[in-house]
Amino acid sequence: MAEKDSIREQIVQAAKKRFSHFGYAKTTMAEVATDCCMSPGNLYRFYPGKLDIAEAIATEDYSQHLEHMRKLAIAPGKDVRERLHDLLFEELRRTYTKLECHPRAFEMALVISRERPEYANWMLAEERKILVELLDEAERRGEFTSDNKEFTAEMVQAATMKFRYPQLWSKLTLPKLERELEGVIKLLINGLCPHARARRDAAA
Amino acid sequence: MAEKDSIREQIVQAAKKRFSHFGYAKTTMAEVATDCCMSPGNLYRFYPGKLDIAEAIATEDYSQHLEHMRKLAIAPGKDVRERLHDLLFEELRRTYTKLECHPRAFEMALVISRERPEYANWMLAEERKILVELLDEAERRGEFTSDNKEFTAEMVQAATMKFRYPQLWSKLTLPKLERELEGVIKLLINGLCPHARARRDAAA
DNA sequence: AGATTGAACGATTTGTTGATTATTCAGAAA
DNA sequence: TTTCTGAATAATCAACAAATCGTTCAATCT
Repeated sequence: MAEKDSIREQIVQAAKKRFSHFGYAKTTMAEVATDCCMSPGNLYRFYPGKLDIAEAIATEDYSQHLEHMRKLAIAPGKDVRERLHDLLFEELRRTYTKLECHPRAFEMALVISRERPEYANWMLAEERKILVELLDEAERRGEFTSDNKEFTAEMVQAATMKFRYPQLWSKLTLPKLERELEGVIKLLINGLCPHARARRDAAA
Repeated sequence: MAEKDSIREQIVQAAKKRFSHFGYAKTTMAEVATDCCMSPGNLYRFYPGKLDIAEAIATEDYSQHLEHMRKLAIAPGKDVRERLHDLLFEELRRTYTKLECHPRAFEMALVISRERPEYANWMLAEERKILVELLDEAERRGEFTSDNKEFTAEMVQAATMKFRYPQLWSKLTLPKLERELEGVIKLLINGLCPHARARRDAAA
């Protein structure tokens, strides 16, 4: 079984090299197989198909990103709102620069999001776990609270959709996107009418 | 000149019939010209090109929508926050059902947003005018206020991007989209931490 | 003169063919 | 038996030709 896992890893590494050099479409399973000194058919004992190899590569990469995000989420000496800010900005900057400088990564992102829409959902769910942690922390620290944290996290994600795959949705430059994200975060945190809400609370 | 305008309108009507029956791609300029009892070449004295006719159709339609929105925006006997809610929901429902039941409209939306990205910007800008009015009204009524209303309106639009062309961004059903929009609006209005803000204000 | 035409042009699309490629699986090797 | 191979298959893609279509403009009409 450990044997099997190491072969899976070898396949992923070989494919990663090919994909990033020549692109996903221009890489054939036969080539990956040759790189791994095996026949094309044998690849299918380790991965159900070509797309699954691409997914494995994406997952490896995204896991690193998630770890980085988790670090930001527990950064001590920072407001929860600051951490939320850092988290969302990190997400924007990472995907923007990745898709900008690596056309091959862009191609793979397109293919995966087209053929495997569930994958994007998985990513969102993983990130949402971090957001929920953050909301818990905010409650513990008395910064702010919400009745349904899972739902609130979902809404934060919905409101920041535009910044998740920036170049798929708009043609804004990174600075403009950052300016907008800054504004949206401020709005999300403070709301349009904190005064009215405060008054209502005071009246109650 | 009135003559010229009536011919322009005739062209738009003829094209609208063709586009909605057979689709934008499957309609030829020659057909539209024949419907208007003129030669293909003559069309170009009235519109610069095929896409511009499609734009004219879209604009006619969108103007109606804008008027409806303006009515909602000045609905008396309603909170500004209620009106904002109605506005954003109207936007979601209209585009969702339109794109859902009219594949031809979907096709045209795709073509225009691909070939004329500025057009989407124009629509956003028109709608933003209404939002700014609304924010002004909120200030007058003392419901809530913001220092830069144009910017705030932009941020509200950025945060509700996902609900503007629903089926382009996700495959969620209308009920799920409505549930999410409800949540996002609530978040936008109240913010994550109105309490903290209120406390800060009180302390100042 | 200005308005209109329709043939001509280049770009795009369509249809067709042949080659490539992902995937499978019967059988060979271990 | 279990692991692997590589030829067979069906689906997709690339390339080229033909046709179509948006657009232009010199010529024609009013």
